[in-house]
Amino acid sequence: MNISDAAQTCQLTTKALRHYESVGLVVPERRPNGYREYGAQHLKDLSFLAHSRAMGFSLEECRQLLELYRNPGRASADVKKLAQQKLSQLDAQLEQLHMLRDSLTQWVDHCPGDASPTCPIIQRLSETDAART
Amino acid sequence: MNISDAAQTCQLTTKALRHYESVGLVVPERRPNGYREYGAQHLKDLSFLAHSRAMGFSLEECRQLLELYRNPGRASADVKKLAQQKLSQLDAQLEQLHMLRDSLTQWVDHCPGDASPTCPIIQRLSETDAART
DNA sequence: GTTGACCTTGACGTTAGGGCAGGGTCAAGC
DNA sequence: GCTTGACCCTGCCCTAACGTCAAGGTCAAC
Repeated sequence: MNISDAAQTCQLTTKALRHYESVGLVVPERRPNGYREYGAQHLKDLSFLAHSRAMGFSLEECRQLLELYRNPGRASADVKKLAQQKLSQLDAQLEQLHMLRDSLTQWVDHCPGDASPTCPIIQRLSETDAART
Repeated sequence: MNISDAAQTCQLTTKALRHYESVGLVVPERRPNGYREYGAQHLKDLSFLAHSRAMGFSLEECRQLLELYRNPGRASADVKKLAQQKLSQLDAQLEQLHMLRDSLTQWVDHCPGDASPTCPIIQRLSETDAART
């Protein structure tokens, strides 16, 4: 299967597929004319990759997941560990973003939003690091 | 004030300050020897920038905020608009991350985490796009 | 044989700087 | 006057995960 068909099948772009090959994640065969040839297993791997990416895993994390996926002798504990790591990252990121959102929401609520230049948002941003909400 | 002192004062790095100059955000004077000279206004601008960055605004967004900050004739409505845009982005991002976290949490909860290769996480990731939780 | 769709590689752009190399400047101590 | 160490300068390559051209080769159809 050619690259563009493979890409379409797996909901990815040709550029992504070439990128995955360049970093050694999914390396297709080559036909005599130099064209990439994606087989059934490549398509499965690529779908797995696409799903993993969609779940927020980085390519390096995907590499580890893919290894486990390919290895029938894997231990589910290893998979779980990776997923829990990702979960911790997500939680940390969520906490950070929640704080930002809460602050920003307050600031927006207190901003008149009219033609006057007085604005608590600008004031907060320009305050020298004292107690800032 | 020299670049490293300015950086320390504003909780930034010298590299960041040079970067901000290169993109025209905060451009210091130069002394005869070529050294950058940061004055009081530059320090205020840089602090404002640091705070804005910490609130999640991109450099381009910071550029707009900085313009408003510098302009005494600004309308608070303009500031509010930028903040609300950021808020929308944050909310969208939070929603996305929440969904990821919820799915991942479920998957992790159902993974035995032992030595067996059977793992719902791997299964979900390898499923062909049918109903996936 | 020509056209148009597809394929190839390669280089550059994105964000917001980090890190390093090579070299100039300055103030202090000898 | 000279050296030393801390500071400064510019410029280049690096990050993640591709997107976007650009120049050129391949293929199937007409």
